[in-house]
Amino acid sequence: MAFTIGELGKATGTKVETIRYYERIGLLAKPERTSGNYRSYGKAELGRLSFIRRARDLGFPLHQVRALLSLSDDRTRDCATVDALARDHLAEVERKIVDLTALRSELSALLDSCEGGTVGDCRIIEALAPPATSGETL
Amino acid sequence: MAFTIGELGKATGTKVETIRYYERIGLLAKPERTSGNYRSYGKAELGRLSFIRRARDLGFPLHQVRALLSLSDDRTRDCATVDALARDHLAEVERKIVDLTALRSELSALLDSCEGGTVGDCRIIEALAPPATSGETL
DNA sequence: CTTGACCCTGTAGTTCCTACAGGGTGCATA
DNA sequence: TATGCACCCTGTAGGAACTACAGGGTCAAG
Repeated sequence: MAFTIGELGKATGTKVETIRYYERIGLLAKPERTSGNYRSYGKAELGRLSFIRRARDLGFPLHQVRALLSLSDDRTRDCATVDALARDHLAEVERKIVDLTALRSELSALLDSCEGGTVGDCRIIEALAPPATSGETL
Repeated sequence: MAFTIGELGKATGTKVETIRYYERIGLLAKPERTSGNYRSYGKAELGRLSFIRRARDLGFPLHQVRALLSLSDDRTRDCATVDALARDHLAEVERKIVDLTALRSELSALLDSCEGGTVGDCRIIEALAPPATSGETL
């Protein structure tokens, strides 16, 4: 029910130093301490750190992670504020899903051609290719 | 048909300094120069830089971006090498799609509850919550 | 009671940009 | 022709987000 920093790190795939860093910058609250001055964490911190790490893995910078966390931290916000914040992030999430889906297609196609024994043309760059500035004929 | 570094930056949403940085670390080849010593780029560089930026936005570190680019750069690789590399990245891409989809659901739910006029409980942390270590009962 | 795995605080290094400083290019326009 | 102004050049230094020690304390096992 209570973990050490090392256990929390293992459970979330985070280096111990990184957890202390997040505490230092205020992304994680200062945890309880044991009699021997060891940090002691519960399941709430496990969830929060897990969220942070996965959001980071998805390319969100820490200031955006902080904003996302504030959606659940700050129960005093009014609807309009929450709405605007969530809407922006939703748009970004959807954009990323589109890009990842294109990348997945291209990696799949590459694997399929490999299965046939030949390397085949790699169009992986085209998968995430030029910005969708409508109307260009490059 | 040929762009300056500033145009390339605008087209890909990249700062000029970042493009020069990518050149310095060998992620982009040294481009042609004009008579006035300006860098001159073509559409190949536009595609490549676009790919790099979007892969970065999706959370891939530069060494992985380099590996992905090598799939299309290195025409001498054998199938087994390409296969292993592509397979690893495909797994990671799929994992990210799962996470982003969960995050999208949670943000949508939050927006829906807002639309109803109430802030509603935010389960955004749960969306990307603890690692899927099967069998835990926290 | 000591040994090894873990924890503590600090600080310095790495990655990936980002922002000047100090100077040159190139095109419009007065 | 000159004189802006926006853009380019090569540095180098700063910032964000970690990551890796150094030097020392804690604790369960043997």
